[in-house]
Amino acid sequence: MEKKTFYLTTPIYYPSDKLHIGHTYCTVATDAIARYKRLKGLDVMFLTGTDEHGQKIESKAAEAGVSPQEFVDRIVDGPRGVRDLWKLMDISNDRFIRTTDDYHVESIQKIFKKMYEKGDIYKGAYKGKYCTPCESFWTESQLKDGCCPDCGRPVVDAEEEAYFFRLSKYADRVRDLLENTDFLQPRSRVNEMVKNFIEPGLEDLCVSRTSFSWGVPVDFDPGHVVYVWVDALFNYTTALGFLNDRYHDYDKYWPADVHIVGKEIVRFHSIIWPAMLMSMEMPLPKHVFGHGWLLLDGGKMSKSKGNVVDPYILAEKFGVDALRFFLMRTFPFGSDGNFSNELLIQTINTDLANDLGNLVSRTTAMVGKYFGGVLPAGCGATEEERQAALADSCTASGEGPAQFDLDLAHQAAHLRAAYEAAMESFAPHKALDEVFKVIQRANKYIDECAPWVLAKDMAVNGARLAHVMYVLLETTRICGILLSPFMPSSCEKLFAQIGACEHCRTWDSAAVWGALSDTASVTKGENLFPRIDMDKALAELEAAEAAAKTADQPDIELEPQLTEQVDFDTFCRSDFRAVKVKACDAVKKSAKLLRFTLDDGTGTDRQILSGIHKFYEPEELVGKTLVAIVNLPPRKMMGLESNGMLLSAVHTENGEERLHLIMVDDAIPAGAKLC
RNA sequence: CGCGGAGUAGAGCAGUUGGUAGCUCGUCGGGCUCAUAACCCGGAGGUCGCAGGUUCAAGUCCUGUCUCCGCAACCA
Repeated sequence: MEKKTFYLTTPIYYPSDKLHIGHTYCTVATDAIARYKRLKGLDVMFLTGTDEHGQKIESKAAEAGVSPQEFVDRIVDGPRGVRDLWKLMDISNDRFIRTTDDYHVESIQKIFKKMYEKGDIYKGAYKGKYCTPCESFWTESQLKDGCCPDCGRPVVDAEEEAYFFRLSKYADRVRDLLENTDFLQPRSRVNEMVKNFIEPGLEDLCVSRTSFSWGVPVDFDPGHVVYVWVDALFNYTTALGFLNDRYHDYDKYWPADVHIVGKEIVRFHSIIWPAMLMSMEMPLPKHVFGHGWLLLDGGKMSKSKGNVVDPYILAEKFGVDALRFFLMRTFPFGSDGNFSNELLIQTINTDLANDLGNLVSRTTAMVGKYFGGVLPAGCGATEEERQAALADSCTASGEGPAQFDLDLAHQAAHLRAAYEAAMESFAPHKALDEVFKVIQRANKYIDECAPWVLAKDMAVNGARLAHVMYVLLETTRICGILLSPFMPSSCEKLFAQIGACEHCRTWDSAAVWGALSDTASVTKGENLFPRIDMDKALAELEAAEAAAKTADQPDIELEPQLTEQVDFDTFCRSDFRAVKVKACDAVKKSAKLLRFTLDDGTGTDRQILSGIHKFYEPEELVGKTLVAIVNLPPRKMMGLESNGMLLSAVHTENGEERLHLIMVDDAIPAGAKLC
């Protein structure tokens, strides 16, 4: 009989920079689910990979002075690159796709052509704001203060020839999919998608670019490359051999059972992706799950804030399994969570060291101490316990030592069901919570049974003591099985210590009370999870992070100089003046904007808005003499008019953006022309 | 009125379909000594942002309001 299949994916990550803890979170979660499904006996296909095309990589490579291919090769295959990270984190992906792989490119071209021939992709004109020096198109909302977000210069209206996908054609079907099925999870994301994107009306999507070349070329129209999301989303099918000869299991695994994605790309996976599959007349994936973000200090992790967390440092310091466990245990999978080193250490100490590690340690130590590592035959599960394990509710009542046994046996044997329910609804944090309830129960059981008291008179209590030990080992075994998708190598060690053989590490055996041999050989091995000294570890982490930060980031980064020349006349038409700050205040409801009231020498106040609140407090600028260009066309921001622009010097320092307003000698009168 | 999320013990968080407010850390007291100074028991500490409403019953549903955060074409 064919095994049931399960196909799941992570997003393919964009290797424009090193991956951080957020990517790790997503991949570890997917890995845990994949391992869980394998444990249950399914034929699992687990795919991850990298999305390597696009303008950003093209320009990053240019900055680094290498070809785009060399650039991505280094981040993906290089030391401490993407593959290394997944290897370190014990990720069990069956396949790894790079969108620059030949077979993928070939498939994408066929897919694009097919949709074109069907009429779902058509040629039209893309209208937008164009920055001539940067050769890039921007939308209204991308503009920074009305100018190019990259270089800060003004943009012009322009249009270019481009291909469009008839997204609008599929709007109704997509809406139905979102609202009336459990396709998108968690459910709260549905409203977000419908309200934000479907209700305002789905416009056709521009799916080709001519402004850069690092992408899959449209083979029937030179100069166009395929829009990265078309390129990227179909990876889930090309990696199975869809329209290529590299692999041959598309029929076996498609449609995917679930795409695990971050909440910021839910939109692409829940609207654009199904629409394109509808166009291709392919089956839709069964689920898309949008997980939350790891936040730092309540805010988003980002390069510019300089607060990204490096998974390498954490895994090396605390252990891969401890990190994997922490990520899955601490944060509700569907919503955001606040990451901190303190929380990480605390979780490791409480759950892994004090509860689980210590339980294994005290149990194996006692079996060693009282029985030389092997329990006497016949101390195994009792008939009463086996029945309690099968019963719906715990029948244990009244007093007496046997009640403790029955209670724990019942809980341990029923753990699998609760765990399974949580895992099936993509709630690994709940699954782990269930496991730890039982671990805590087991620690309490030791106190209840007080084995050290029994050990005082082995002649009388030897049999009872042996059985107590067996109950503990058996509970540990069951917990170990269910924890193994999260902490594969630690659970191996755990099984070795309690003497669990192959057939009592299976999914089936996790619901059976009494699977472990009563004469299994038990050894107290190394501590599974050593306790961590919080203060010491925090200090070391800080040092390691600081070292890593300065090692791979140049102290000072500067914008490359422009090679394009500007003629003298053009330069002269820009009117730069010295201006004095009469008043300055923060614009309400804006994080960035400051409003300046300036004396420009004309006698009338000039108002200029500038997005520099991050760098200056308004009161410190009053009275300063600054430089402004005064003949820019007026522009409204947040409802206020800005007449001109203040000049600043910008650079990047240790990965952080720095800005200094140009302040000149206060002896210069307001309105003095600069030339 | 762009969209969405969040406001629950000192801190950090859980709380499915409405039915006596939980967890971790911290704190106070007790127990135990098998164990990784770990484990077990108990106490103190919350008008569940605010104001209304529905209900026998609301943290949980509805309305209004305040504050914080994220998103608004590509950072999981």
